[in-house]
Amino acid sequence: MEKRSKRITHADRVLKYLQSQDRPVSAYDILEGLRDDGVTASTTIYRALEKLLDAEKVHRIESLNAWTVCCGEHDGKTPVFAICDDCGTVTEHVDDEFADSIAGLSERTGFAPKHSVLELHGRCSDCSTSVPSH
Amino acid sequence: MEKRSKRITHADRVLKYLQSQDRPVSAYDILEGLRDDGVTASTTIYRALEKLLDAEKVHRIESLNAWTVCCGEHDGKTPVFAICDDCGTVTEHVDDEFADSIAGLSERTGFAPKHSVLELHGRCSDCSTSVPSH
DNA sequence: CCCCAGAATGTAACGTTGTAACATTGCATC
DNA sequence: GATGCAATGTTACAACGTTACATTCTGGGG
Repeated sequence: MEKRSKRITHADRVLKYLQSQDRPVSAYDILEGLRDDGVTASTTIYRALEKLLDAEKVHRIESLNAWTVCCGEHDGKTPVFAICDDCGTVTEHVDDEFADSIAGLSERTGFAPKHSVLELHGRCSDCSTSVPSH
Repeated sequence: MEKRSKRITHADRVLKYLQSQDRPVSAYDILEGLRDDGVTASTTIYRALEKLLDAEKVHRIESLNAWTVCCGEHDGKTPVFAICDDCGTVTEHVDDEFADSIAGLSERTGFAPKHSVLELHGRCSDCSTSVPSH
């Protein structure tokens, strides 16, 4: 019962577009995808993405300069992304072990983490079981 | 006894410059720093950085678009970077817990990791104990 | 000594990603 | 309908990285 009867914003359109993609896409890809909706400037996309980031509805994949939808809820826990360099798919995990690792390193070093970037590059199980790499 | 009496390359100069900095710097910062050595184009810097990356002498910090020297040896283990958003310093850790976390997630999901990006943003102990943030 | 191959470098242009600054429009509320 | 704020439009620019192609340097082998 939140967000009653607001008009459709570009943030809505960007989110919808991201949901329609099966992998992270660049801001300029989104821009191309929303041309038909009258969006013409990258500024518009970045503004929308910033709002969606604040609302925790999307993530930015730092090592890809790309954006993807959030899998859902992960209260406080840092998501881990497994990025297949073969097929391009990215899966999001909420992983207690990684959370413990962050906490452990923080305790031992006195570093106070606020936001972490955890991105694993490699091959997904589908690609591993099929053709050998290259 | 390796690398006998080769001439000095730009890779050497870039590495030396990175070692002289106390935090990660952008490729274009390096370019500015090497103007006096006759370096004028970003291409040169990126070529040098690629060689240094292959030789595992530098790291790229994905979430900063910046580069830093490697702390030394970490055979196979993925480094973890703790990035202070206040003072800008970055410390590199070779952490068994994180290595286990990666292995654990790999086992559970079938994902085969090859290279991981582990970057923690927050406040270092120095900044935490001094002035409160903002 | 000359020639050759490969590495290193120079140069210019271009592509991608992200931000700044400022004007305008739509909508709710008083 | 005046006012205020969020959303949007527009333009230009800054920052980061790559491509393509020409040139120079250096260490062998004939």
